[in-house]
Amino acid sequence: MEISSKYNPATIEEKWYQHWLNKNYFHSEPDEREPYTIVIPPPNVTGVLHMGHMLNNTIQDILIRRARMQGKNACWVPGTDHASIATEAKVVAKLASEGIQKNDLTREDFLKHAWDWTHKHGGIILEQLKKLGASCDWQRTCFTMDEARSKSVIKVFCDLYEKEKIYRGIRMVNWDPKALTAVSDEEVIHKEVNGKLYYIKYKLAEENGFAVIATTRPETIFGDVAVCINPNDPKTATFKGKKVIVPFTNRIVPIIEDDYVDVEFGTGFLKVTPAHDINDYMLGEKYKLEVLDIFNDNGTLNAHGLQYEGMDRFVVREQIEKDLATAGLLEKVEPYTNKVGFSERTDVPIEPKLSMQWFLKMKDLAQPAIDAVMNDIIKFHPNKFKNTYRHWMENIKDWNISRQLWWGHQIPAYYLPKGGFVVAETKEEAFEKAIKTVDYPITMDDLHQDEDCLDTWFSSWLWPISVFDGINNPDNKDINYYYPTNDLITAPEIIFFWVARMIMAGYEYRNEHCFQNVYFTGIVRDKFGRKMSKSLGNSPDPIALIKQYGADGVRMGMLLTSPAGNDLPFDEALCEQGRNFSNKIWNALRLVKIWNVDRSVTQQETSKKAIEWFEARFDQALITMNDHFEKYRLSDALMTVYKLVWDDFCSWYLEMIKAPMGQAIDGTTYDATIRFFENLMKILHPFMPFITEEIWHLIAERDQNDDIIIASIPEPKNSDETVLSKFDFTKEVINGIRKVRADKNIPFRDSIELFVLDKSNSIDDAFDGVIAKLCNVSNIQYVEKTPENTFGFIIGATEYFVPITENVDIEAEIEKLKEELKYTQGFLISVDKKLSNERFVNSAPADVVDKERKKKADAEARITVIEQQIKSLKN
RNA sequence: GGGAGCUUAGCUCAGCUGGUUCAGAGCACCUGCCUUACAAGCAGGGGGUCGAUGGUUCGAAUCCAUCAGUUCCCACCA
Repeated sequence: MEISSKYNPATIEEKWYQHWLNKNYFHSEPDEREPYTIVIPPPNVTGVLHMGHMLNNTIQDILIRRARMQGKNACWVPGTDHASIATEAKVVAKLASEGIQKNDLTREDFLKHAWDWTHKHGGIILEQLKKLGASCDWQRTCFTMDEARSKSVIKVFCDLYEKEKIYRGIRMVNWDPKALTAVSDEEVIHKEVNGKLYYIKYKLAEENGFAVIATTRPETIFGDVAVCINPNDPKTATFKGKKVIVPFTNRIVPIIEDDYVDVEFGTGFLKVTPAHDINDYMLGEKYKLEVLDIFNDNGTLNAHGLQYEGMDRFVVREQIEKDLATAGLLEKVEPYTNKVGFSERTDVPIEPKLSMQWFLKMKDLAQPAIDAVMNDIIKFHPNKFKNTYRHWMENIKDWNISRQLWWGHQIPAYYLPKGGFVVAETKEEAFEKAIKTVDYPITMDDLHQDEDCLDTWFSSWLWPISVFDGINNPDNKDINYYYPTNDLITAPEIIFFWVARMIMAGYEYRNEHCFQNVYFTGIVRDKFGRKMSKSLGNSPDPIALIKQYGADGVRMGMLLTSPAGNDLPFDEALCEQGRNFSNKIWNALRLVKIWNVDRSVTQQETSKKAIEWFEARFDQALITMNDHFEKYRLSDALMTVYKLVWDDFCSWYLEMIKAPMGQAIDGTTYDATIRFFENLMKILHPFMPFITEEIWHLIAERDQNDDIIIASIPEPKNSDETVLSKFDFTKEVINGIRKVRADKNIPFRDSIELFVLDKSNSIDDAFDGVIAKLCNVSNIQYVEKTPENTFGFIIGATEYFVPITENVDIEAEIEKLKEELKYTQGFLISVDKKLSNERFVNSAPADVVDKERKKKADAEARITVIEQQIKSLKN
């Protein structure tokens, strides 16, 4: 069969993915094997694949495939997230582009549009994951708003309400005036903005004079209900007990005293606006002040804003500056930088706003979740995130779980006609409860369900349980088998949104950890270190990359520079390296395929040695790789295999056993080579699934069900240290000869002789055949003294000589040797110094001292050899 | 304002509880090669006073302190 000289991924990838699907290899059912479970971080249902997904899912696939090959029952559950606020925003925008306002629609109509949108765009991202090679159990695909998941969410809400962990109340919340909903504290991003600090004069009510307050938000003066001073501030002491007039409103408000006011800041006067600032709100509570809400939900001023009614808060800010100045009430304006909260979703400044919301009490939920992570029942990789986690968990605040949105799980609270409400999983149950609560006649239609829906994370926090239906059906076969899951692969930015809350839900609903390891990936950046973003246009399309470099190439590119928790500076050159590697493997296959195998040929001694060595080397690398996996150092694990394949297998092993031109290879060597090749493909398969499967099938005849995806990954044996160190020495000799060839311009095709001067008789000639073959040496001779007309080098304490035709520059050689001698002598002195230091000999561990003694002996031997060579050159 | 991390070759990073087998890897770079698997390749090679200073120690990239630079997280100072 003719094999092309370049590896062509496209058709091969398509073919094998389909094959794996046909064979149902990705599907898992509980059985007697050990389970290995990962639940996917569900991407937004209408999203498309970006580089972050690419990295994240590559890692998950590697872990899943490896577990599968280790004989575990591997189950990777895929799914998507309804992404309440993001999806609703998209639908609203789409409707707006068609001239439809959300407010003009009923809830039902809007949801119909949203579902249409979801069906149209949903699931694209899962199809894209298939291109990457993701071996998800597609039969288990879940959606956070499908029937079972929705039911789970509602059930949990009711349960937590019954447990009195969920409550409803008016609180100061983070209001997003664009999305028109409250958001949680975690959805607020604080950014530094360059603003102004306005010094505004408030006239005293009963006498002449002013109190000058400093504020960054002059538009909120309409909500002022007091001015506050610090009782210990001499600057403002004369104002105690007085009253001031709020500009424009003519409202008279008191000057109150509280040591909350920082005497160092501004003028010492603080305007108190309980409706629009969390601190002011607390002052308001303390002093029983009125709350004047001056904003509409969309951030414009309401009737309290008088002539500014209907204007946007930022427009008012500019206008009022002018108007205050005109009225002579603006003392000065200073540039000022402060931190302002922005909505994560819409990127508009958050408006602190009092409103009625639902909250979940977190303190009790947090405790077992803190313990689990601090005691390493759940391990974080890298573990530096433990600190971050603990800090947040120990200061956890109640979670605002209600959103003023329609796309999501509607809160199962039903309001009664004359006030009050009941919470129940269905309207029917709610009605049952209602008739028991009220003493007046009601019908089902009198119940009015809460309009709000739940925070998206209120469904995702149940994900590891709900995908196995463990909420609705807590004792089912799946949940009992797959839970707790093994590894979670996610980004650090959602450690609080998601990871922490899943851990809490896990303890609340299963009384157990929800996963054992959390692998935090880094952020994928471009090669200049910038975050990838649509606006910068620096985010490559993963699917296009796959087309260009092959899925295996891209997977490898993603993994090459990404230790856990580190940002990944992505460069297409990495994919290129991945593609080159694919090609290298491909060509190794081509070599093996063109061999003629003749089972009557006797095995060469060099081949025998090569096999012995590679066996040891393979096990050594495998041990290293497994160690990396245990520590979740996947890039290092990949690099270990990469070097094993490229350097050890291709550059050394294959070169050693390669039959000379036109000759056949013996059966023993051939079989061993195929076995090695197979083992290499097995350990590489989790990283590069497609090419390894293809080669698996090209390299040998296979039975119907003999696919690499389900092959057993090799277990390391103890690798033979002796053969490894002998071979390392051999490599040095070969290197030495190659260097001489390069320096002296002796082409490889011209065979050479090699003389060995080994005074100590310490070297092993077992690998001489290898040296001869790889360096095109016709004859290796052991000699007693330096041969004539040769050029030499020293490895250890053995001298090697290659005959050369050109004259040796003896002076230059002597110079080089002298340099070498000087270095070695210096080294010997430092070792001697150590060994003659009694404190070293006494306090250092015995093996360290022994090592030093060995170094001393080696250095001395080497010095002798160098000196002799200098002497002989001089003669 | 509080906390955490990072600073080792041009780039990205390894170097665990101190001991020239720790000064490394991959890529990039330079030189020579189209050697019959592979130029998406082969062979060879040059790069770092391990951020700075001080300390502990027989010995420090490795421990401690201070400083500088940098990144991230948390936070209601108008």
